[in-house]
Amino acid sequence: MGRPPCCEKYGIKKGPWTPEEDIILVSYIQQHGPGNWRSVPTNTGLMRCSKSCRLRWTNYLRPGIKRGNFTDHEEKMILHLQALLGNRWAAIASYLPQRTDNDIKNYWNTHLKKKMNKDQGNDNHEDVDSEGKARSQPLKGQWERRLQTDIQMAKQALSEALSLPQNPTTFPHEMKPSSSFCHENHPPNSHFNIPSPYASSYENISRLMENWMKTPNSSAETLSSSIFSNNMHVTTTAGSSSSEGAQSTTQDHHHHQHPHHHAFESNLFNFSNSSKSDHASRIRSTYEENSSLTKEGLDLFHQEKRNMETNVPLTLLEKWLFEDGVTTTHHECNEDLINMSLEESTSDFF
DNA sequence: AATCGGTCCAACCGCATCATC
DNA sequence: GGATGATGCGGTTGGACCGAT
Repeated sequence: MGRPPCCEKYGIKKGPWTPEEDIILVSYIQQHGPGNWRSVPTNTGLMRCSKSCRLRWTNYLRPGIKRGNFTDHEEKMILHLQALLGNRWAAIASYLPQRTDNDIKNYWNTHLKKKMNKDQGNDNHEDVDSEGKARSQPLKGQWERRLQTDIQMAKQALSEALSLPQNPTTFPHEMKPSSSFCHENHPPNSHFNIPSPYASSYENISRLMENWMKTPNSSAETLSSSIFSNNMHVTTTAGSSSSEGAQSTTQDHHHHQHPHHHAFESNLFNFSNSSKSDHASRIRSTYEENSSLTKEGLDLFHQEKRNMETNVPLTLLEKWLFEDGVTTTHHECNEDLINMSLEESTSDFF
C-alpha cells in the first residue's frame, strides 16, 4: 500500500527556494533545532513539504557546508570511498564532513565518472565498472559488503573515541574523516554518544571560529560571533544534539572572548552600512510581494525585518543567502579546516 | 545576435528503513 | 507482528548557465 507523496497536498510549493524562504527556515531551525521536519512547514508557514525543508537544510543551509570546487584530496577521497562503498553517497559524505551527499553524488556523476571512464580507456581500472559501480570485491554481496563497511566505520569511530582523552586538541589539522561518528571534544557528561549528522559541521564552525579568533581582523570576529552564537543557540535549544557537550565547551570559550554575542535571528539580518539599504529594500520588496506566506511566516518576517533595521555588519550566512560570489571566504576558511591527509584518512580502511 | 548542445547542480521522486503505536 | 507515519537515501530531472557555431 503506497503512501501518497507528501508533496501532493494542495498548495505545496515546488522549485527553487527563495532567499526569504531560506531565512524563515534557518531562523526556525536556529530556534528549534533541526529535526521534526513535519512540523516545520506548519510552524513556519512555509508552503513546502517537510522533505523539501529537510533537503534544503541538509544540502544547502546547514552550517559548515563547503561549496565550490573539490580539491584533489577530496577527489581522491571520493574515488577511494566510492570504490570501497559503491554509490553510498551518504556514507561517503560522512568522511567528507563539509560536503553533502548530494554534492558528492553530483560531482561523481559529472566529473569523476567520466574521468574514470576515460582512465579506463587508457588502462583498465580495477575498482570501477562502466556504471561507476564498485567491484573491488566482486564476490561479495551488497549486504555483506555493507555490513563489513559498517563494522569498519564503527571500529574507526571507536578507536577515535578511545583516543580522545590523549589527544583532545587535534583539530584542525588532524580532523578525522569519520568525525560524524566521533565527537572529539565532548566532555564526559554530555550526551555525545548519540550520533548526529550535524555535529561535524558544528565542530567545523567551532574550529573555524577558533582560527578567526586568532586573527586581528575585526570583521572576522563579528562573523565568528554571529555564527558561533548561532550554533550555540541551536544546540542548547535542540537538546538532542550529540554535540551538545562540545558546544558547551566552546561556548564558554566564546563567552569569554565575546560577551556581547547575539542570538542568530538578530545577526541574520545585520547589515553593513554599505549593503544595508540594498538588502533592506530587497527584503522589503520581496516581503511585500510575498503573498504565499501564512501568518506565521509573515510574523517571522516581521521579526526579521525589525532585526534587520537595527544595524551591524554583514554576516557570512546573510551574505551566503543573498550573494552569489561569497564562497571564497567561506571556502578558504573551510579549506583550512579539513586539511587532512588522504593516506592518514584512508589507511585504516584499505 | 540567435541558436544549439553540453554541463552543472538544486530539487524532486520513489523506495527503503526506522520509529511508534 | 502489523499498520502507519516520519525520515533518510540514491537516482533522476529540469532549468540555468556557458561556450561553440
